[in-house]
Amino acid sequence: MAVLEDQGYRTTAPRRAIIDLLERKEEGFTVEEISDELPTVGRATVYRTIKLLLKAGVICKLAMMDGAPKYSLSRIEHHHHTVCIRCGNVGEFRAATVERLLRAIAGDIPGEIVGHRMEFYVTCDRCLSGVAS
Amino acid sequence: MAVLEDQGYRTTAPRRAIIDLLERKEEGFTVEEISDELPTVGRATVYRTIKLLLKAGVICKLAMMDGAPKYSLSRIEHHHHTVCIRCGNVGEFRAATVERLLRAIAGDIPGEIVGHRMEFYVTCDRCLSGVAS
DNA sequence: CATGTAGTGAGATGAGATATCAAGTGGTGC
DNA sequence: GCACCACTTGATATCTCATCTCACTACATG
Repeated sequence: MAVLEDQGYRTTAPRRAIIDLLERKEEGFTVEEISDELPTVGRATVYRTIKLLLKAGVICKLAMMDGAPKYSLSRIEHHHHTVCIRCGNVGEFRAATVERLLRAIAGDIPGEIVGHRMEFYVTCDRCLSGVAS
Repeated sequence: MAVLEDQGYRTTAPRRAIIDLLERKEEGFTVEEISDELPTVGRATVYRTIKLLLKAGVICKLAMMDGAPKYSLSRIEHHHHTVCIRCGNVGEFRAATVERLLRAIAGDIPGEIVGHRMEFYVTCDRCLSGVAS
């Protein structure tokens, strides 16, 4: 919330409601979910707020295996995601290996790297161990 | 083309046209481009054929930085992409480092990895060296 | 408390992709 | 060769997701 204030945005009821809700979401979320759970807030406002939070780095956007967009709170500074293709839960991880790799790859690639995207699709432990298919 | 036949799909004129066109594309393409360049082929058919080729592994889908989908021929078996955010050109690369990383990461991640997505956004050499902004 | 402005919600609109369905074809059996 | 039938196709309608529009609201400030 403070993040938005710091960037000169107002603290409004809809924004507070959205952020409160997001903070209670462990597992990543879609815009539709948020909009459904906050029927008093207009869809447009949800999209607008999500976009602000994205720009502020509070949340990050990722893609499901089929490309459908999903979001998750950024708890760790620079991280990547695992998405369970079964239950849809999103995990965050920060493998030192990844960072080393990124630096190594920078040399192999012609041009100047300005960003990257990296997601792992998994069947999570919970889904592996039993929960009925 | 043979790939489709092998999977029991018919060899039809529209499909041939699409595949011929794709083979001439160096730099990745969007569905819209293909559809525009083949006005005699229906949009739906383009989507259908693209989907078939995707399933057959002939082409692969990637996402621009903003999430817009783009496709490219798979020339190398297992590879990743670089996308120039300036001109949109798509490059393929196969860094051994990446494969080693993937194996290393498999251990760090809870659950079973079933797939991944990895794209690098760059400003390509051509764009860096001069072409007017 | 009055004012200017950022923010909001409802609905229209736009883009991208898919579904529908009658009409058209490829390729197999003959 | 030819006829047949399931697979394909194209035009169009439709769906979904996201953004735009615009009159209205409410925040923060003086």
